[in-house]
Amino acid sequence: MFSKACEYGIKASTYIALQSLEMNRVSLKEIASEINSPIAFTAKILHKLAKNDILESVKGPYGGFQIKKERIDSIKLAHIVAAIDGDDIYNGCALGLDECNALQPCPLHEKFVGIRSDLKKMLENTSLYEVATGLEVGLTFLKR
Amino acid sequence: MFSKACEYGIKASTYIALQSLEMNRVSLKEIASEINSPIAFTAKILHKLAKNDILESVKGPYGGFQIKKERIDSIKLAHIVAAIDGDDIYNGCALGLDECNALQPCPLHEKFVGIRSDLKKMLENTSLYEVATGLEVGLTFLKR
DNA sequence: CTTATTTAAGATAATTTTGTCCGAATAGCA
DNA sequence: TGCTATTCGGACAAAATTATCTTAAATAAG
Ligand code: SF4
Ligand code: SF4
Repeated sequence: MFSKACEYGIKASTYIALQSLEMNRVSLKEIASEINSPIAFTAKILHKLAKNDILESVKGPYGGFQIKKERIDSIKLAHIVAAIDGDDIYNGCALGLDECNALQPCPLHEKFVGIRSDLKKMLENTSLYEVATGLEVGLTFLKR
Repeated sequence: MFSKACEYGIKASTYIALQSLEMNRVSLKEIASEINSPIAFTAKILHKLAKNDILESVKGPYGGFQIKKERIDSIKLAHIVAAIDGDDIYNGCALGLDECNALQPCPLHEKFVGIRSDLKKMLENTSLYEVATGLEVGLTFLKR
């Protein structure tokens, strides 16, 4: 459904949010180990998210990544996905056709558009806060 | 959403079905040109579909691909997708986690499972006949 | 100011997906 | 039989994605 990069992005953001709620800044190393992802690859993804104003990075000793507490609820999964995978999900059609004539859609159009818009809505309505706090019970799931 | 191979597979099957309804057997060349796909790559995909009993291939002069008229309605998109992409869509979770504890699902589980099962249902309920005949008006869409 | 620590950035490598090429096998036809 | 059109099947190549390595830049602390 999403690219590997995007999955890491979501998991990492979730972990950072969880720690930021307790005022902990976390290092790249810690994040990668916590979500079981390749360190350097994760670095690029976090960098991208930082450039997209989704999280903040701090260099130097005691540096790392964090998210402003008050923003955790306004950051939606859709923002993360868009920053990493772009808007491919929203645009292309299921069959990968280049463009589409809305006046004479193929027989699948209605159905696909419905499902895709459900997904979109879900991503837009689900905040990082929701995901992070929703799993405080079984935190280990981020490792899988 | 689907792999490129899968997209070609759906488009090709649709075209073959459309022609088979009129008792025309179509060649690889014709198919590839009709759906705008790389010839050799398309060959592999069609071959795979043939091995999965989704379509029939005939070698030699006047050979090509076809689908038994009476089967066109019982072949569902799900069959094609499964033959090419396997069952990845149905198994993995949105976050790409290896396994999942249904007893203590992450906060996204309900939502994702719902959307995914909608997609699954749609693929299982949509037959090649439906797709092929549904677009007889604007056939050129397969080129895009 | 120096050093240790940590992210930034770019080059490089491995893997997967997508795409190409070519000889072999098959079938129709003269 | 021999010729030709076509799929089959495997080896090969290119492109995209994922992952690693190396060096630079920033910054906190002594
Ligand atoms: S009309 Fe059909 S081909 Fe076009 S965007 Fe919709 S589903 Fe895709
Ligand atoms: S519980 Fe969460 S992590 Fe597990 S399969 Fe469901 S969505 Fe994925």
